[in-house]
Amino acid sequence: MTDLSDREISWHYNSLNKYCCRLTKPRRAILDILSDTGRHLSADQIYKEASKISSGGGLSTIYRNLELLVRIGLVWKFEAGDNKARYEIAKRPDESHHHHLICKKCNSIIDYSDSIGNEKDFIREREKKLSSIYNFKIENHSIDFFGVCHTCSKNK
Amino acid sequence: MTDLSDREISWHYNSLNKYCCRLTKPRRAILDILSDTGRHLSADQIYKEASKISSGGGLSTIYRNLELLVRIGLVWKFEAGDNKARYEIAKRPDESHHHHLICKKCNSIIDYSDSIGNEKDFIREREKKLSSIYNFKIENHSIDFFGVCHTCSKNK
DNA sequence: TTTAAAATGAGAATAATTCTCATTAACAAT
DNA sequence: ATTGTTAATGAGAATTATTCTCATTTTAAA
Ligand SMILES: [Mn+2]
Ligand SMILES: [Mn+2]
Ligand SMILES: [Zn+2]
Ligand SMILES: [Zn+2]
Repeated sequence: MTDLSDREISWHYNSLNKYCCRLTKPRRAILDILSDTGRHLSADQIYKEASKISSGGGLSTIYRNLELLVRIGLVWKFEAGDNKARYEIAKRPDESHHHHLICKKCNSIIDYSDSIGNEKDFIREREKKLSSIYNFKIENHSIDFFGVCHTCSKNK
Repeated sequence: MTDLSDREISWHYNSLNKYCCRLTKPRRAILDILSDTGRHLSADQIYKEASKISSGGGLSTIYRNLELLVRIGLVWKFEAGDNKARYEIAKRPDESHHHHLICKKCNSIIDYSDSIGNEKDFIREREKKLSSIYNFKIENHSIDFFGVCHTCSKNK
């Protein structure tokens, strides 16, 4: 059903448990779908995928649970500029983070690791400085580069 | 009416002209409102402001023109995580760019200059590298830090 | 099991944005 | 300045994403 290691799966499932949230079928479905694809899906795309599975959940359940999963950090949400939120499975806190290249033409999204060019260190430093200057408690960040992907730049 | 220098105003107005777009009243209104406030307004907030001015434009005109102004680079659009786009007046290409601290509680937005801690240089370097690795033509970027602002961390 | 609380799901409600099309305004050419 | 062409407007309908409501079902602890 999924090609993730049990360790990876159990982290998500156990986290739910830790927050006293019941491990229901729709919640499993969302986590499994996002884990399997590894991509950035809209609520509607998740709903359509989930509908293929028995007990995938209604659309409102999808939204309700996505909000929960984002709140407790198992799923990341972001907006790519087309007024439609995208969701992707979260990595464990100790794992590498990543940022995005977003194509304005086809809306495709490329992940790139923040370990390239020690971006991670730079950001950590930045957060420390900004926190102190603005007295602002930084919890997370998003870095997106917008432009035109390889494919779109070819076929005019 | 506005406390911007004529030079600043004429850049935006002239740019419209350059793209063969007519300098209509609603377009002036949007540019003036965003220039005057210097803040990050939603389409609806711009509409309400514009409604105070004669010929501020209808809501659909606001949206239509915001899309145009974003496309030709006179206005920047971004989403702060609440499914509602925000717009701010663009700076001239040679002027300093800035990034955001966004409060998850009250949705307030703090601008900070990318000249702090030579963020600008870092990003420029980053863009060059990413462009070549992913064969992706980068046109612009957004960097947002999410967390809790000073005010919100106090009360409650 | 039994039970109480948490979660679901169908659909209505809301909110942001886009679309349609008859009317108006901008501006280049007279 | 007047005119003609065409871009642009604006009122409202339509669409789309998201949230809300509440009767019913499911979870997990006792
Ligand atoms: Mn990603
Ligand atoms: Mn800003
Ligand atoms: Zn593309
Ligand atoms: Zn705040």
